[in-house]
Amino acid sequence: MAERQIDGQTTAVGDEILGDGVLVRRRPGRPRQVSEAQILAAAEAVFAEAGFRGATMQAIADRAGLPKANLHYYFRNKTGLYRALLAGILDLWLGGLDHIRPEADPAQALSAYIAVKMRWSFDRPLASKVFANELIHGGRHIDAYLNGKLRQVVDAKAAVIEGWIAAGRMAPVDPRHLLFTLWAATQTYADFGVQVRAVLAVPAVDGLTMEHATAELTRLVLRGCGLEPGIG
Amino acid sequence: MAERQIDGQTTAVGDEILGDGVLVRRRPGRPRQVSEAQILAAAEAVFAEAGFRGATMQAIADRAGLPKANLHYYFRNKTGLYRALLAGILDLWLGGLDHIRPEADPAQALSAYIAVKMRWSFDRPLASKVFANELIHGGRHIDAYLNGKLRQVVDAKAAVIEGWIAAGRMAPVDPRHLLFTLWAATQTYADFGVQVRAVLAVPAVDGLTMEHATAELTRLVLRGCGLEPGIG
DNA sequence: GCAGAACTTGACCGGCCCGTCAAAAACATT
DNA sequence: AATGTTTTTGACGGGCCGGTCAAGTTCTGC
Repeated sequence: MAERQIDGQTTAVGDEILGDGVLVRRRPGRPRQVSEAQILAAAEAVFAEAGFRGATMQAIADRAGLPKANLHYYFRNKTGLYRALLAGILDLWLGGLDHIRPEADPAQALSAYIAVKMRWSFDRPLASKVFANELIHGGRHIDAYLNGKLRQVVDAKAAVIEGWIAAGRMAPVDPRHLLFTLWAATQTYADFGVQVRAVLAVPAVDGLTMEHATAELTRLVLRGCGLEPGIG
Repeated sequence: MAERQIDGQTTAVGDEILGDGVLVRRRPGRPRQVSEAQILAAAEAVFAEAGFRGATMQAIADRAGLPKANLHYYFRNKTGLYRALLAGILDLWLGGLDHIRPEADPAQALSAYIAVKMRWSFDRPLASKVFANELIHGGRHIDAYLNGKLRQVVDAKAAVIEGWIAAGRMAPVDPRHLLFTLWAATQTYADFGVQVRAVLAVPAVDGLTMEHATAELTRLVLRGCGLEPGIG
């Protein structure tokens, strides 16, 4: 009998509890990985469409093509599944800021960052929506991330931008508010996609439109940072 | 017996049904107005915090200081209450675009619009969140607005901006994408307030911070539109 | 002050949803 | 093949939530 009972959940040998409903099973075998990926993909779609409370385990199970009870084998409960999903999204989200390095060219760095973020909005709109939804409702599940890693990374990148400004390589702007604007302007194409499609009167935003949007935003921001000629 | 039964809902003389759960009672007397305002204010807070499905009629009732059954006297059902709330928010939301007129000065018009939107984010963050939440989850309840009034107004305002550009009064930018950026950048201070507070490491965003944010965004956008000197 | 309308309210119900459980199936190891 | 472990699965229960109802109370016009 190698089973243990932790908080009423049957855990396998080597499993680990990461806290508050996040259960990650170790020693991944083939079926385990398949199921977890299936479940997380389904969860992303359902949480994005319906929000945390609106998402039902049954809907996620149906979408994943699994019986509901199976979800509770891999994830302690709905909160655990949700947090596991969020964790993956947060990793994704911080990526891209690497482009902002002291030795980089400001214009190229900002362009690259905008491009990455726009691509993310285009390729993973559901993930973006899950994250946005979490923030809107208070970010209770990602408090540690917001006041920990995120703040640290932003502090570091803000220092880099301030260095560029001090060196006269770009116009003086508050780096943090610049980032707020970049985040908002790029994510809006994912989170508020319906509004974008309605205004543009298109049934779906295609790749071409996305490139146009990226180019427009890049130009606006670069010029706003004094990195391109004025009226042209 | 002046009562009628419509879809099982007791309606008073002169009441009107606006469609799908939106019930508006006519001939408002004193207590009616008070209760409706109370309920809508409470609903705004609860829907903003918990999302549509996460909000419960009981929570709204508690917050309004009324018994739950009373809510169903003024609003047919949860959807009706939600839609009535949204309707008020949409009116609010389109206001401010009036600043964008052909004869106006582009720099002043854009500045004024940004200021209005920022003030709205600051004064009515809950309303902003309700709207954002609705968009994220597909905007099913405001489809008519998105593909109707919103698109029409944006078309008109886009034409104005294109007029400015044609007259060489500002740099060439796609007016619709400019609006997307403005909307996103201003609303982010309401919708993603937790993230802003975490990054800035402040417990709450005060008026001074808000003015700073407004100034920063205004400068970025004006310069981005070629309406201010480059590096300076 | 009276009659009818408007409003309030506690109690209740059916349905849905999270999470559990125990039995069965699949798998691994020897 | 045998034995112990991991994974799958249908059925179930307890709780919550939206919505109803009917009895009561307050308001309004005369």
